[in-house]
Amino acid sequence: MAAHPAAAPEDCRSRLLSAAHAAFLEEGYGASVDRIAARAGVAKQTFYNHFPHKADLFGEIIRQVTAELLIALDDDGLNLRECLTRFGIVYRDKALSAAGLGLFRVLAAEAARFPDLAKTVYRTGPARTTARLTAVLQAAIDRGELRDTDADFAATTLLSMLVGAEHTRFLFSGELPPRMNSMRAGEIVDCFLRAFAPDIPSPAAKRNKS
Amino acid sequence: MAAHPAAAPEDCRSRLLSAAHAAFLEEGYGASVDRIAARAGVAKQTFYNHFPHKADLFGEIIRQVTAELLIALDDDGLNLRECLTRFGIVYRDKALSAAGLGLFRVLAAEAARFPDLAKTVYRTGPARTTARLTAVLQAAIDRGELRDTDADFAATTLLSMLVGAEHTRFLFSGELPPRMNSMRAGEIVDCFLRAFAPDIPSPAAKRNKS
DNA sequence: AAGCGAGTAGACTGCGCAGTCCAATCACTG
DNA sequence: CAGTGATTGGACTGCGCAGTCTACTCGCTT
Repeated sequence: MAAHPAAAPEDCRSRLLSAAHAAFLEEGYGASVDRIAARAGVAKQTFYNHFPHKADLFGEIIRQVTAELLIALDDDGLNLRECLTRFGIVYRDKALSAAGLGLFRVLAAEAARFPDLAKTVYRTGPARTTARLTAVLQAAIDRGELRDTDADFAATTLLSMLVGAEHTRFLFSGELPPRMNSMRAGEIVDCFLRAFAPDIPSPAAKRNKS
Repeated sequence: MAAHPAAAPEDCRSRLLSAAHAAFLEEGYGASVDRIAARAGVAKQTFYNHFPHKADLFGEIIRQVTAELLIALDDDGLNLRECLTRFGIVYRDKALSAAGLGLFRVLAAEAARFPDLAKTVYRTGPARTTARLTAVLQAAIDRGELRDTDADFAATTLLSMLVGAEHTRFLFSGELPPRMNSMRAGEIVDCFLRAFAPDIPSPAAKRNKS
């Protein structure tokens, strides 16, 4: 007596991946192979037919989630405020989503166990975003739309403003993020533009009511 | 053959506390009782003479670290920039210290296992700091030193600016924070003050492209 | 029909951990 | 000096987990 319906021939792997995706983001690396296999509706041995070690699957999932969370920053025609606001909305949506918070949580917890993975994620995620944003801001500085400061500092500051404290709050308090993200992102970008407005000319560079 | 020198009579408890302090911040809740006891130079049973369960000691340590990281925000005579800069320097020092990062890491990882503890820490830590800062900023708004916006939003924004992205970076990249904290805090406070400066006086029109 | 690749249930090993138990040993106090 | 309480090393139980192994069963190809 063994082998019931022999569930699925080839999508076993994809079912394992999506089960592991959910399990790791919810439980962290502590999600056991037994639970992941059960969640995928698959035998434990099937797991080991596809992945030599649990850590391999973990790395694959983390890298996948990181890629899913990457965001484009289009610098086309739009003016700076429009461009940054668009970016800010998406950035907040992703960073404060269940996946974003889960990834952050898991990675913060396991950075000691998987230092290389953590570094890789940082470089292909936040670091890349910062670099892209820095380029956009440097261009704005060159056009005179922003004051002449360190563009990297400005980028870091904007990214911090966009999610910083709320990130912490959702991480610890268990609440789930509301959907007023877009409004909030607009307010934040306005603050940012005031903070980095060029101050050379007259006391200008203010954004007047609609 | 048992019982070598019977190390210490009463400071066993304090040695356990400090060993656990270090172990939990380094390894998270996964730090085993055996390792903590060894680190304290104490027998495992001694641990259980002082604490009924591992989770009890964990909670005690976490609350203690949280208290250590709390910072005062003095609103005395100083002008606003001075006041915020002082605060910012200390805030960055603590939040980006080994203890601050460790606490954050551990709590993010274990928030699911200890939801009440996480909430408590959030309320007695970040939430309290935010509230205090909100009061200070509200006073400044009332004095006309800041524009008339939601003081809570302003407080959240400043706290985000002070540590947000760097927090993430140190958490993932393994680097340790440099000591240029004071300078950085000053720059950030200046940005904040520009972002929230009152805009009533100067009539200057729109943003000009130079 | 035979064979093969992949899947399945479940038992099994080895390990680390929380928490318990115990017999021996100190230090201190009456 | 006897007694008490805290401490100590070490053995021990029970549990959950990673990873292995076996015996069995499909579905497909030749």
